[in-house]
Amino acid sequence: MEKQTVTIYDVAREAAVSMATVSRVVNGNPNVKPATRKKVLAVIERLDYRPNAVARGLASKRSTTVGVIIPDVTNIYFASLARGIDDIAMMYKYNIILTNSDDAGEQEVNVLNTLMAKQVDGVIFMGNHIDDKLRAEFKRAKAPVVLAGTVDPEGDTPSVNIDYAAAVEEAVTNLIKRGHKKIALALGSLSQSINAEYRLKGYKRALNKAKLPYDDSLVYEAGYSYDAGIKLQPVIADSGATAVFVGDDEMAAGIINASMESGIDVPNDLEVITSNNTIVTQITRPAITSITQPLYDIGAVAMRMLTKLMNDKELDEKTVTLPYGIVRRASTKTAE
Amino acid sequence: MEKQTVTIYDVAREAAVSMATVSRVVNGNPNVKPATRKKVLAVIERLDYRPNAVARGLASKRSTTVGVIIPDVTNIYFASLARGIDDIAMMYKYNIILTNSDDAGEQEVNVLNTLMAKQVDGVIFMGNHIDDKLRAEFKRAKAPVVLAGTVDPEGDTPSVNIDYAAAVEEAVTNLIKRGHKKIALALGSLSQSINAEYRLKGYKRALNKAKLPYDDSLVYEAGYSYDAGIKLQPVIADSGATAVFVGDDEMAAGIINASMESGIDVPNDLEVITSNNTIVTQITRPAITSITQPLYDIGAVAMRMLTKLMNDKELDEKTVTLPYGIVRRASTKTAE
DNA sequence: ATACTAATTGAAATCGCTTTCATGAAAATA
DNA sequence: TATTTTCATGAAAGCGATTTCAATTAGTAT
Repeated sequence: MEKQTVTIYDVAREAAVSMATVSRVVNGNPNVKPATRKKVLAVIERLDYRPNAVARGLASKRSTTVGVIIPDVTNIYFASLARGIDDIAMMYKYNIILTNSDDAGEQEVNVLNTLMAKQVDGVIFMGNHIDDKLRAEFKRAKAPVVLAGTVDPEGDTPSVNIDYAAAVEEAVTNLIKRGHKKIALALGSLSQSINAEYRLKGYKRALNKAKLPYDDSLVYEAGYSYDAGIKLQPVIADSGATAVFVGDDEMAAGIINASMESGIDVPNDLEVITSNNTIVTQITRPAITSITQPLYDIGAVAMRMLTKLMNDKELDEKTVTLPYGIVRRASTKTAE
Repeated sequence: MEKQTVTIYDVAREAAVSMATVSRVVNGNPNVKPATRKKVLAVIERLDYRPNAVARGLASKRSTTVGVIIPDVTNIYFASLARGIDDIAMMYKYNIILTNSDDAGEQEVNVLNTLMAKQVDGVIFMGNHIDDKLRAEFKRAKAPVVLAGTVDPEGDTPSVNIDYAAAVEEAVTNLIKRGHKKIALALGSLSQSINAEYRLKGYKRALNKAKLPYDDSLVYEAGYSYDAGIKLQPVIADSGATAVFVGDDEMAAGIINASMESGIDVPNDLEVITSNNTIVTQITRPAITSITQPLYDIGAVAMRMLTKLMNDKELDEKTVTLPYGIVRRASTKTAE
């Protein structure tokens, strides 16, 4: 015995009005006499009628659903953005179709296409790199796309980020001011533009301004993980670096733990600054000085922009840059 | 200039066949002459036709979308389950509508209803507590529901979990064997059945078997957070407990850091065991002994069950219990 | 009362696809 | 060759809403 669904037609019949009228009251259309509205609402209540969103989507060509492409939900950085996205989406009565892409180009194109097939009204994309293929798909898509926490140097896709280059520059400059000459930079893959185009540039700018030489043997491409940090630590130690800027908190935790355990004191022998201010930065000992990013807000603002685009409104600015900060913890020494 | 969408009708016309035939080739129906199939596929390719999933959903009454209700994506425990869910869903060509519920009963009912309105083919629910209202909605729903990492003592809703009671019992028994007489239990709210019905029971069973008295002043209801752990630590210290079982890794990290900083050595003065084996357990110093749960698999198995239910198949077992383990780290002493 | 405008309603087309059923063609059996 | 079966295909009826447009009713101003 399949559960019977009640349709708009049933309501219309019971209320002795047309489907059109029922549709109007359901959608809050003001052109309905109060008495009629009341009558219809009563029937809706009685029959426990719930509009079928799929039918509605087909007829109205709006699904009130947005697609969200995320590298990996278990990555706290992206998950935080996703939370901001969902909250705002909910506020605007949208739902989120969330798909993991594993940062794999092909997969990203695939999921984008299935999202479009599902007639999402818009897409929020998070990822570490955007190649031409993907950029082309964004253009081709009939629904608007907004990047959250994701840079595209070619950038005509709207996006929300912090100024990664400036943040790194400031962090590294702080280190330089404390007398460090050899500062390591531990990042993920340099094929990702956030690293190659922004963080590395910020690092170089800081060195330049201080007239310090750039030495690419101090720049490490590792994975973004705790274990990668542990593996990287001896390499950093051998390099003679006395400070390191790290692109990922767990990696930084790995570097710190491995350092402390091999007798290298943080911050006295090695100062460490990391990037995302996740809970990890508070848990390690010493706790880690970090760039702070308004993660939730990045997602929230991206979703707000998307709602504008979905309603064919103009964006005030296509590329929004939110403010970052730096929170000082025990992995760095206090300024002298 | 709105981008023009090409429909099944366009393909039919161009290929000089009927919509029905196009539909058949798109859906891999074998009743199509190979020559015809080829011709249609060529047109599909040429026109870059993409079936509209909404229309398809309306006609077929299957949306190939499942709803996922999660307390908070930024909670690594639930996010891990979600990852397992999404991977299996993708494998079966389903998409995931993900919504945060904040564990709030009213919100949970709401999102469940909007999910049903969107005609999801099934729902996976994660949460800390299931009340009568919610249970009633599950029954009422015409799509099947499966619980992942979520217990329902009343339980006729299919679910996937580990045996929380047994896990806690084993962990606490280990502590008892090492001579502890006063063992604290730090949990989240006791109004959540996973705590009240399972963890607490496992704790009591362990005490009982060892003929140790149960002292409810050793049972703490705190929040699940790092800060809650920090706040709770002095209370535990005052209680005279020499060991503690903790229900959340971040809370455990808080307890450990606060202890170490107030001169209470872990594990010599206080042994700590926690519940979820997240990355946090490796990062703290000492690292934390933990129950291990196959988080990804809990999600994956739940999704597999759901696919069966969505295809009207029978479940081999309604209540699946996956194996847990205990990984020993430095926050506990080695057995004597 | 009469004419005219505004407010309410309903009929019917549409959205893009799936699916049943009928039909003609081709293959198999007698 | 005649008769069944089996295959391929198309026509058309939905699926459950929205939305346009015309019709009806009510309200207001002469």
